[in-house]
Amino acid sequence: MQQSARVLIDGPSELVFDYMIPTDMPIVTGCRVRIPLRNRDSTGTVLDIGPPPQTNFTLRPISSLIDPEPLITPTLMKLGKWIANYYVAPLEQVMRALLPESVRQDTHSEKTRKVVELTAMPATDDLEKIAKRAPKQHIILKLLEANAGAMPLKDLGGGSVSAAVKSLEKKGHVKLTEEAVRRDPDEDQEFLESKPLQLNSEQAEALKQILEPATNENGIPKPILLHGVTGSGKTEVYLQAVQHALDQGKSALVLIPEISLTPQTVQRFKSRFAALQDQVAVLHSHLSQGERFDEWHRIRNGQARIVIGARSAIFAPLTNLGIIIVDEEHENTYKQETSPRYHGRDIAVLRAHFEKAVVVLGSATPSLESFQNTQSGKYQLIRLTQRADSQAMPIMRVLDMRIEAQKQKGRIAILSDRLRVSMEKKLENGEQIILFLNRRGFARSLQCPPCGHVCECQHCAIPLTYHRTDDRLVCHMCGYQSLPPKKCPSCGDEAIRLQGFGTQKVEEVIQKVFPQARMARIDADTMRRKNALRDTLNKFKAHKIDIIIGTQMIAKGLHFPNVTLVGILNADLGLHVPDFRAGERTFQLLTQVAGRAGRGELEGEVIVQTFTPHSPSIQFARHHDFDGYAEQELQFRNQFGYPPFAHCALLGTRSTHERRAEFTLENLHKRLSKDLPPQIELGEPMPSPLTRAHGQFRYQLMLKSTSARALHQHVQRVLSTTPPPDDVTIIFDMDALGFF
DNA sequence: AGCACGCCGACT
DNA sequence: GTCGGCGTGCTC
Repeated sequence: MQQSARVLIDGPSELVFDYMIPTDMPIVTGCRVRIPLRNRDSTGTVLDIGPPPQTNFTLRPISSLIDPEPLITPTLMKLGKWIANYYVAPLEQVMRALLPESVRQDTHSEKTRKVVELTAMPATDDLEKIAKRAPKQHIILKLLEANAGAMPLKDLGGGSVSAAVKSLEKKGHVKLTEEAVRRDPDEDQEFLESKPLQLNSEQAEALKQILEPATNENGIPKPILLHGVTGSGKTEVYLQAVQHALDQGKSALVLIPEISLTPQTVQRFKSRFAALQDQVAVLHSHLSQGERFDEWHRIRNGQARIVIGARSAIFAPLTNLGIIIVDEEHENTYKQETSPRYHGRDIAVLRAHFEKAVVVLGSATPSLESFQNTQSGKYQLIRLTQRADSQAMPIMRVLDMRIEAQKQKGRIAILSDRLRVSMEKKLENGEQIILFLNRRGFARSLQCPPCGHVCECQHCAIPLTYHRTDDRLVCHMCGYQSLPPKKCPSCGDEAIRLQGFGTQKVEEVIQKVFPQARMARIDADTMRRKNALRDTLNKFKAHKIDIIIGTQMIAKGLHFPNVTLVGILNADLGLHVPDFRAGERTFQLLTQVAGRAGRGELEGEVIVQTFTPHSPSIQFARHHDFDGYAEQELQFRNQFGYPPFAHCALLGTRSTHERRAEFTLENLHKRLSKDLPPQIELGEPMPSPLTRAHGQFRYQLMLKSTSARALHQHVQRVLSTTPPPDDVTIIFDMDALGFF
């Protein structure tokens, strides 16, 4: 019986049709094909192959195969279907995420260059004749002779010598050929091979467990959570685990949160495997289309067996995968913010499962999702509790800014006396300082400076968000609304107000206090220029800068031995955002930022300024107590039914017409509440805290469910039967991490 | 009656 | 996405 193929047609409409497979066409799942569609030609991806379905019309045949090898491996196909289903995204969109655009449309091809090859050196007397009559040809022949008989045309002088080369070719002395050249994103850098470091006993034990992981009954390794304190040498463990996979003839995939912010990690990998340099491929958003094309094909054809990349590299077409590493697994950048809104870490775990590969999730501050999975026995927990250089953890001081606010009556307290004095001392010693500042969020909460009280929702235990347009406090989980209090409900003070200040303001103040200090600001505004971050960090490393003031960007894995003081100016800002993960983020941030202090010979000091010094996130971070933190936070999550004990999703609408965005969401809400599965808790529609971003009005509602399947199935059913009006877009964000 | 235009649904 | 069917409405 002849087989037929289910083909996903390219284009924005989600078209899936069956076609007959011509008998001599070697089609497998994941192939890209040309097919007839009505009276024209189109392209598509083969999703499935099987016996033709019963239809009352005859299937048309596939016209031709686009690529000889399927671009999408069977595992990736499986992964794609899972993603489309789970994240409620059109398969077509998922396929786009799976293949880089330059690979998908075969518009790009290998870059080639012309090479001149010496075929026959003229006899000595001929050569003399040439030297006299055609000196250019003579030079070319001599150059070729000196360079092993072959040189790129460009190195001989490019276009200006083409006439000379042509005439040499005619005479039969040389041959012109084309050679593929790799577009290497790191062409300008040289990597010196680094030798494996001696592991301490904890690291050695961790490596041993990664190499011999516990497996389930199907022989599938249990995912591993590697919890290692900042500076404990996780990267060295990764490097040796990857080496081991290579030794076994397998390939390795390393995900890192954001390449542009962590060039050091890429450098370490490239250096360690410098001897096999062509086997390391790098994938990230800063590659040109051509570079991405080359890296992708080097991976697909097996040349590159180690892939380092950001989130989307989880779809790298490696075969025979031995290990997947997700560095800084708690990072939010692993969540894709456009459809399909997948989580790179979760997909890594799934892909490892499909490929029977080991997956290592590493972090100094694991996400509670991953940690809970170790508690329930789904993951295996490995710990690194000591710094690799046996340095002590830095001392963390928590400063009560309520007292400071009273001292500086009326003015906004930015710099406490304690921090100022400490900064003076460090500057005198010629040591360096990092000042860390939480980005001022778009969602603003009310806090009382004298007592630190923050207005919260009783049902959800998250801060209420102030909406200026209608002067209301709104809960972004359940929709509860109230009027903003005139006086602090806790202490009765009238100074209760919106909190916050930005990096610019801080820079002004610090510059005034330390006019002689050299400082730089690192935030999204100042780092817009390409390489701006790298340049600033290099300057800091060379001690041409004394103080760096920055946002989250500087919390990442940077290593500066001369930094002895880290100041966290407003630890509260991140804490009082309307998000149940606010505490977790603050804990992570404090721990990560503190890890920047004292990584060299000098002892580090961390000063945390806060209006809520007793907040558990701050206290547990101060004592470097992840377990204590996780225990109390998990209890809170459990009590209010938040992840990891349930799945949270956001459903939103966007439109340039406010009424239509609102109406569409209300309509969806009505349809969702019908036949609502009992596991799902449906929130109320409300305006998004970013009410008008990009000229569009946004409305959203929250969904919670103890069953992921019930949630995505229910939403899928409602969305597929409720097409939105023309100028309204619907967004569904499964396992959402924040607002739209 | 003849034709231009635009909407809508089908496309395997 | 893109094509063609068909209804509407205007002109000859």
